[in-house]
Amino acid sequence: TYLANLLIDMYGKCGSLADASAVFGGIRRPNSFSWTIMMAAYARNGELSTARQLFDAMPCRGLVAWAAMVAAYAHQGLMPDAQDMLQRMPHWNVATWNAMLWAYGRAGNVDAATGLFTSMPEHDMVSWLALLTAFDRAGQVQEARAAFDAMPEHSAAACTSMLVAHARHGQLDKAVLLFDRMPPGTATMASWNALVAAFAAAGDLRAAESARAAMPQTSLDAWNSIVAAQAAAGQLQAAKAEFDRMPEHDAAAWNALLLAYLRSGNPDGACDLLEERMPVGAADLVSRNAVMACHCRAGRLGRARRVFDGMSERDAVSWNTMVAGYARTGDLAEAERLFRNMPRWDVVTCNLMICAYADDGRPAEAVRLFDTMQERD
RNA sequence: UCGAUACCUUUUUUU
Repeated sequence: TYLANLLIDMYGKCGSLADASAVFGGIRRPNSFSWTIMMAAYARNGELSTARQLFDAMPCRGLVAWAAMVAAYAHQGLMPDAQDMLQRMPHWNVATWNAMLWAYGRAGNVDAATGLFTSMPEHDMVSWLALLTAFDRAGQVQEARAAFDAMPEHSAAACTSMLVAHARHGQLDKAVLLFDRMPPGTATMASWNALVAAFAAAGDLRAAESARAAMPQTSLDAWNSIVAAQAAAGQLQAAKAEFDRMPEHDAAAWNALLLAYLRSGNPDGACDLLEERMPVGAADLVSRNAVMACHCRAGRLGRARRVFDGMSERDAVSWNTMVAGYARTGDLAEAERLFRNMPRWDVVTCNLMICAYADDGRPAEAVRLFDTMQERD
């Protein structure tokens, strides 16, 4: 059972739900770990209702199982459901509070986050980090820094997050200082990656490169951030050269290169890369979505649609991109058709359809959709 | 040291 549990966990974390549940089903006597791991696997992969069914079917539910279910709802932003589970839990612990804290922070609800933080009976390093992140997400760097300074101790994760926050707000000096002040040997790969990305995003490629070279191990992530920074600056040749120096290329690397073509005004190069030169399996959802968006912006709806139709899986961005493409070219009929056939609508979907109706001179439809949206909240 | 909450790289879609 021990080994089977490890296996379920592994499959769950890499998205192979079918394999995970096959292993789970093959266990003679699943223990409480097995149940919770399987449940978390469904939750992680967005199958919330299946997770809930499993939760309800569990022979006995420990604190971790309850906390995991709360976290699952909170992670999806389903705060009412999360609250409801909270009420029904026999006990609470820090992890439960932390899950709620992160959800508030992610939603940009600083007030709820700070309120919860102050009313929590105890805090651990994750709680502090969640608070810092909540401020950062809301664009409040100073408050984030105040939270950082108030922490009882500075974990590597906290330093990394604070570093990123400074860098995002153009405070490269503060970011670098933070890294330099970290006790020797405590910087994780994440910290190093963040440092390299900070230099690269600020345009200091020389510093980025030397930081990357100084890393204890080679990091594709750090390398990707350098390529991406050049791509974002529209430097196609430099990005390509950097890309070619890399020992290996993961999906993020290919996407960074794609971005270089797109940002340097070379959509055809991007398409060619995606459709002809990228190795099979290298392209992921982000790659296809990016190229689709590019076709749409250039008014080539047919080509965009071909990419869309050829996708084995589509996410909200894929659908939204396609709908937006039709709406922009004035083909509202097709946009509407897709809109109705979408598996799920999010805020972006509603916004773009409202705008589309408004632009098309159908304010009544726009208002109706807006009202529907309000009700669903 | 079998399970829940956290940090880094690629972010593409609406305003």
